[in-house]
Amino acid sequence: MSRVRFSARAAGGRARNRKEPGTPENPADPTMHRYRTHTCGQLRDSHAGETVRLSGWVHRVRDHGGVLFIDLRDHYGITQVVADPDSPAFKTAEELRAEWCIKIDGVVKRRTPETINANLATGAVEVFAEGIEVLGAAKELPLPVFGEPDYPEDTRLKYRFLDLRRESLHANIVKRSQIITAMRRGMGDAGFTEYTTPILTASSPEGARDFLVPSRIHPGKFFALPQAPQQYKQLLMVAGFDRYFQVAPCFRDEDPRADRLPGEFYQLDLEMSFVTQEDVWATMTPIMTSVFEQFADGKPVTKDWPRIPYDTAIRKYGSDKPDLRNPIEMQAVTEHFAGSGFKVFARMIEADPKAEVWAIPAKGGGSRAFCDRMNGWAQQQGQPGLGYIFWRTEAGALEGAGPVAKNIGEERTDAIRTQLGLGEGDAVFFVAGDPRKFYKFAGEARTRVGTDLNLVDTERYELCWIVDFPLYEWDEETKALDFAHNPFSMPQGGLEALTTQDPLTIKAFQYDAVCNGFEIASGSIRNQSPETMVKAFELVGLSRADVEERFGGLYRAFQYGAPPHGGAAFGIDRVVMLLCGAQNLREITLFPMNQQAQDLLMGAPNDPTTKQLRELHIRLNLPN
RNA sequence: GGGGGUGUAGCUCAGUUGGUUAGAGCGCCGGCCUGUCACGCCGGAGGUCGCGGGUUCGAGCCCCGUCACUCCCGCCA
Repeated sequence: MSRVRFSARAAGGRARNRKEPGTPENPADPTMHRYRTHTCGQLRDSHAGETVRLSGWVHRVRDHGGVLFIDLRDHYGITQVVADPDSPAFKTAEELRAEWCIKIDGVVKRRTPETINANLATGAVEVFAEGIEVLGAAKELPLPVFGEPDYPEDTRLKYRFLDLRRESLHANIVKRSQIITAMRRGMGDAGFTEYTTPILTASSPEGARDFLVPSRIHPGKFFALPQAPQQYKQLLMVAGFDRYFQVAPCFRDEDPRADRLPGEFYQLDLEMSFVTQEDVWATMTPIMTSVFEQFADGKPVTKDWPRIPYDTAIRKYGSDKPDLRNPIEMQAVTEHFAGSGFKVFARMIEADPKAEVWAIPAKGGGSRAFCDRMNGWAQQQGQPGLGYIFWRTEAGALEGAGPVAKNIGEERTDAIRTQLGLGEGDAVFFVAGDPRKFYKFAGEARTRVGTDLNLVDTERYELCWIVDFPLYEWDEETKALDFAHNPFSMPQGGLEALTTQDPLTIKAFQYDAVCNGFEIASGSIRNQSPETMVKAFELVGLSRADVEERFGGLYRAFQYGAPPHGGAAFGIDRVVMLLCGAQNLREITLFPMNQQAQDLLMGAPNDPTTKQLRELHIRLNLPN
């Protein structure tokens, strides 16, 4: 088994000959450190002949009756320990069980050529045990470490300390720390300074649900944990700090997803003064590209991130977080269906000027079996179906096949084929209606086609900026205008746009960073003009007084010489997840909560004492 | 708040049309074994089939309810 997670450098020199005053010394060699002279990842054949002391966990025991092998593991690696029947340590060695914490004294010996284990960094040597001390015995394991077989999530969380001993999770956590270090270094090199902002703060009315913390000194009042340091970082800009960043804990009381932790997560939060959005992109693109390259294990990383307007992303990819590893780009083919014999689409186009037909080209998908499978999938998704054409050679001539081709005729079929650059063995799928209603489904179909046809190169990191987000969106439920993304964003066109333009057509200086289909950052140039801010909020039905009340600190700050500023926040957990190749945020988080937002190891949340409640002037009103 | 999936030994899973004593692999315990590194061989323990109710002569299997875990929708400026 390979134990390559820790570099030789990390293991080097850490524990060598370090004495710990006040602890019992080894009587045989009083200069020896109480617990270890080397780590378990350190010994090489150059150490042969040395008497060493190792401490670690019993990874695995192989008992041959006569000779007995112990794989001893610590943070740095694994070393094979040999116990011979004539060794004074043999009797203890026979008692050892998996995951006991032990200390062994022994002599390093070179392995004979045929017993060298090339999979182990220390595989050229083994340590012949002369003494074994049990430092911490272990009960029968609820969760094996060796071999890391699949185990239920709740067991893994309850015994997280064992789970974290497992190689892959242990390595992910180390990598996470290294990635954050690289981020800090990148930000520091670019002239940013890290400032910490309060954890106990005021509830902000927009956005996600807040976590509340009752105030003892002010009965009936509550702090909120910050959903992000958004207002603080803007205040820092007003305060003249210019380039701020922070590895910032963020708290949102929302239901989790595989790519969204419950409760708390981390952002690489940053803000800059006197910048345009071009400056933010120009600053952050090389920093993040470098972070990705450092941990991508040689996989290609986009250097020059394309900037894709939001509207274009929706039309081409059906998503504002497109996976650009998927080469499929959709196109509108409405004209080819207008007045055609395919009545379902033709009537739709006639009846509704907003109706369009989008085409999802599927290179290599030109078989009836594949097209039918996609159609079946669409119906499973609650769609009426998925129209398609596929091209084959029939009697020496290229022919568009399928019911759609039959209905629209040869000429239109060929016009579609030409527009999309398709040929024999290819297919195309059609989605029709009001794009605002079907674009998400079209995007899912694009993903599905790309995945099923193996068009997606998974061995790369494709990064881009999605820019020009709309400032407002129409909320169907409340039948009212709402901020699409971030109420602090500057509208493109400023105050004038707000007073003259149809609000739904106004873009914001608002952008996301996207990697492989995941939104990894969001940012904007902020609206730092008090009058523009008031106008922007008026359009969603909030008065000047509302703004003063809800964003009092920020609104006040903007009255006193606020600099133009903007920034972004990168989702650290998601970046780490991508770079670790993990499918779930729990695989890159030390002590995550489960889907019900419970910490099964610590038993949080739990009941307060009556004394605590009394001090806080809180009486519980529990649901039935 | 809603929907899907899963739930049988510590774990991963099999279990036929509803029919005898619910099985396998891994792990655990015991024994044997002097070169293994996923060691090997022999033996053993271990089950409220998530829980409750119903249908039936008979339920792991069918029905109803419920709980747990997980994925998704809502939510996530």
